[in-house]
Amino acid sequence: MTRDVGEVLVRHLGLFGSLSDGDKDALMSVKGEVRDLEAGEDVLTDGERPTYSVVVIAGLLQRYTLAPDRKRQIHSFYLSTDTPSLEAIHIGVMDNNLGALTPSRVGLVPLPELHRIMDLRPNVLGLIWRETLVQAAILRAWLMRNSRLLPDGKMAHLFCEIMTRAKAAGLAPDDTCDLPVTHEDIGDALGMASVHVNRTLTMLRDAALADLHAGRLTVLDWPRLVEVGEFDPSYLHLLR
Amino acid sequence: MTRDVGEVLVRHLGLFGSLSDGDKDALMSVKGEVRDLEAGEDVLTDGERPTYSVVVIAGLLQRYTLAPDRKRQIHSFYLSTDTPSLEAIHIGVMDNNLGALTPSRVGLVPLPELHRIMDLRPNVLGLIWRETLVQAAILRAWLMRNSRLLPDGKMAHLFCEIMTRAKAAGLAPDDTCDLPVTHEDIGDALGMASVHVNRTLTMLRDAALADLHAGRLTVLDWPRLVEVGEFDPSYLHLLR
DNA sequence: CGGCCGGTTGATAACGCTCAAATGCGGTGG
DNA sequence: CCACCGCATTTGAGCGTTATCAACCGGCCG
Repeated sequence: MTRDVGEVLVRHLGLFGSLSDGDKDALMSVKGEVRDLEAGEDVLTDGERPTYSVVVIAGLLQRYTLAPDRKRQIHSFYLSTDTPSLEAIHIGVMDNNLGALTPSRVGLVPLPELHRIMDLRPNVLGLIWRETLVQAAILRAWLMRNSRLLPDGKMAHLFCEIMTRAKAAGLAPDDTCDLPVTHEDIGDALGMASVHVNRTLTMLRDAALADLHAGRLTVLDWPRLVEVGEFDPSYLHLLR
Repeated sequence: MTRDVGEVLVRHLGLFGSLSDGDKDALMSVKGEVRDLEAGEDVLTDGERPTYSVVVIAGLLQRYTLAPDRKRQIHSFYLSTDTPSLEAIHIGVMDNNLGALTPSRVGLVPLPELHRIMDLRPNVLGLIWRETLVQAAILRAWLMRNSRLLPDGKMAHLFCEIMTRAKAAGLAPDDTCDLPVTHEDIGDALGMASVHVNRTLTMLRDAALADLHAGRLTVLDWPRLVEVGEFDPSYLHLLR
């Protein structure tokens, strides 16, 4: 289990490109405060001026916005070793929120620390930029999914993405991984009512495609799930 | 009317931050080929390795992906002086398409040219980065809109965004601007059937909120349109 | 003048949301 | 150890809305 901020950075950035030993050493030297979050607690909130970036050491984070009527739209889930807000360096004010869905442990990297590495290591700079672009690509996939797919397709696509990312991060050796979310959470990500999340989930379960219960996601039939979700992992730009 | 690649860059980046005279001179020195596109023609396509970035000199561009069943999801519209793909520098392979909706004129900036400026001008580098992040923020707004809003709200929100961006670019001195799109296009952006685009459009027209016909968008009642669309322009991160 | 594309209008059916109520489960306190 | 409480999940019924299908209109261009 990863416990260190630098180690998270090395593992995560390594997913998108290769790091030299020098790059790795530099990243491992990054210092950051470790903080434990309780379920529902935010690290970065709308309107705030961030002074640090966040990396996920353990747990599950969400990025979301709240509409005036308290409706929530989740933009992304972040698993262990994900780096939700590297781009905080270049944005002045947050226009969305980042928080924990379940008790989580995060690392807070001061922005000057990030600047130091990026000035020192052009290759790392490039990878951080690429990581940001991958997040934009994921956003496009979510837009496509929520606008165009039917409920079962939406859910299948989301499960495929999460499982693919979990596997890449080494969190799902065996087609199953932690995903401690409520039906409400899934609904707020996919743009559907929680009741309907339940029914759709039941369908996927009965069809033996995938299952989600007790905070654990299991993919039962990859090929068919991929087909139902029209899932093409290329937008994740993962190496290998 | 803008005719030059460098001038577009100066005008567009200037929307998000301030440029020194040196920055402006450097940007004006950027050389790029000008190309005319016919309606429906693509400049960058899925799977391609881009060698240049695109800026819009005149016309209207769309960024979109095509599902296997030929369903299209439009991710963004780009107006004159927009810079759709500055980030092309750091992405290896396109995972979506960029094309013209109507006859358009674009500038193609070779990536080495962009690198040259970014190495020379740290402030420009920062603005380009910020521009990329603004595009991500817009994507989040589109996700929110298409997932959570009702048809009239979706359309109102889209119109608010386009008008706000057009005004910022100086294209809508007077609550009206060019928007030469079909109902089909709007539908593929908002995730609704073109027939229903028509009905919703009629409602907005009858309610005297906004109108779109003959390729021209007119906002008739800002306050109410903003309210219906739950529009908050802060995600556009515009200066001024 | 004719054809084609985009816009308009109408009718129908299916789908997903809402409301409502019951069941199951985990944690807390007696 | 058991009882209770709150939260999440499950199931049911009804309704509103939007997609689909289809036909017609109107303008632009060849």
